Amino acid sequence: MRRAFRAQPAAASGRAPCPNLAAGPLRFYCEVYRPFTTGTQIMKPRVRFAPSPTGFLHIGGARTALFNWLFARHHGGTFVLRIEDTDVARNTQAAVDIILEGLRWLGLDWDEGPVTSDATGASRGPCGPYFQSQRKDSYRQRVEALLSRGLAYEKEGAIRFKMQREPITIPDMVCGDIVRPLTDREELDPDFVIVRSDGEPVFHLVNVVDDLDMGITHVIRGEDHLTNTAKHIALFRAFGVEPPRYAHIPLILNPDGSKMSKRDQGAIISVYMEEGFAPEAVLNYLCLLGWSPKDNREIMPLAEIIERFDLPGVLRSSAKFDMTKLQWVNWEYIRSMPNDRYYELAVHALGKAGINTNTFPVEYVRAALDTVKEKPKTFSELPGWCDFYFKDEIVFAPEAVERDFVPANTAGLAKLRDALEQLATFKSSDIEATLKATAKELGVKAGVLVHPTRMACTGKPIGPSLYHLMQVLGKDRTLARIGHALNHPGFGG
RNA sequence: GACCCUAUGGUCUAGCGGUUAGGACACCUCCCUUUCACGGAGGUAGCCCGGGUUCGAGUCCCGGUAGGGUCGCCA
Repeated sequence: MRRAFRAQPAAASGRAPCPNLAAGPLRFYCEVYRPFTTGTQIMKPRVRFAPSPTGFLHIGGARTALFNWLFARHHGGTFVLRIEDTDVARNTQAAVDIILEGLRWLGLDWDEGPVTSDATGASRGPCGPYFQSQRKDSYRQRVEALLSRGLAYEKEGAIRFKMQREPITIPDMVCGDIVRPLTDREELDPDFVIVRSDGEPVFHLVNVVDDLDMGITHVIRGEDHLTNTAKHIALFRAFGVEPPRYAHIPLILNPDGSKMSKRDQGAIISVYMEEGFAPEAVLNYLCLLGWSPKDNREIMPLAEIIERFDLPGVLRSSAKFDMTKLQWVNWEYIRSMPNDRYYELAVHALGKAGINTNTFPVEYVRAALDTVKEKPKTFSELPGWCDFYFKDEIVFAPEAVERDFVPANTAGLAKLRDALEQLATFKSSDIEATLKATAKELGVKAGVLVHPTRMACTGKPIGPSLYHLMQVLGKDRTLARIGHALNHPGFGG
């Protein structure tokens, strides 16, 4: 039983082989792995994102996916999604869904890979299954091949790979040629386990076999894999093929320079979905961490990023995550967003805050949202800027009440209310003229009336343009709110 | 402990032997103004340290230091 992994016959798996790989001989793979240097035919790159379903999509993982995706799109290649769900106990279908949802939210569509989170379900592309849990046959065959050729051996129930002792040069498209000698611990025993004693293959093995089976030409992944790449290169060579090209991208760190874990601010993609970030803004910001267009461009449409992104522009040093700048990018995206998309995201955000805009006329909702489009950094902030449009009972901000709802303002506010009542049309220009005329009659600056009026209408000391907000609110609602505020004890009864 | 990567304002970055070291976020000041903002005009702040190469070094080399990564029957 403990040898379950090897106990099954090494029968050919039933799945259809990749078109590039169908011919069979290992030698053929070499051409696949040298797409830009061999033959007369230029082969398009095939890259992959291979997350482990841990229950969240880490921002570093999302950026790795993004760089792979951009590379594929830039070169007209293929972006493959593969699920590394070898740890059955930990990986649930719900955890896979979180990955898929995150990638879809970001707009990182995959050309090959799962269609749903069901590991045994449908997939797209000729190199399936795209779940490692479904690829045991392939791993077993590869291990048998190594065993039969004396390149691996069994010890204490596990199968170990015979690692070379000489340093391995890792040709990296970002870092250059990296020479990786053995560490002192590895000097003692350079071999490593590729199949555990319980029969389960380990990461280094399955990762290499899958990349080989799927014809992956470029491995773009986090720098944390850099030194382990020597193992992978040795494995590829043991299988008789040249390894793919590698590009190790720098990690994303916390503002204090420590490693980001899922608990750190901004570390998981779901918070951006929940906090009302625009996915295109998150994507744009992520591009800027570890890649530079070199010409000071920052806010770029996706089409331009795809056109300009390439591995030579990837930086070698790790970057610290800066939520403030992300918020700025998001704000830039919101304010320049097409109105229809803005309305859609805004209505969604208001709904999440318990404000049902469906009970208001569409034109009213849009006019209200128009007045605050440049305000929020994220959509989750939006209700705070415009909820007064949609509530009958508004709550007065306490500190501002003390400042504005005072006896000294009573007569002025009442006078303004009366003046507004006389208006035949209730346009912002009329309202502004009326308020300023009233202020002049009272011999005060406009601000003296503006503050208590804003408070009466919105309950807040800050917000959109007062005159425009009153126009949107409409005459009846505006007068009612001012009248109601005048009853506040602060005005002296 | 060993090995690998990295090092420009607080942050993201441009620079690729000769620059008043550029841009963006953040911060500060002023102007504009119905609030908060936007916008406009300014400002504070940077080449980790030490050697070397060179007429000349942020830029090349070496050594430190610091940060990150790896050396698992985790992925």
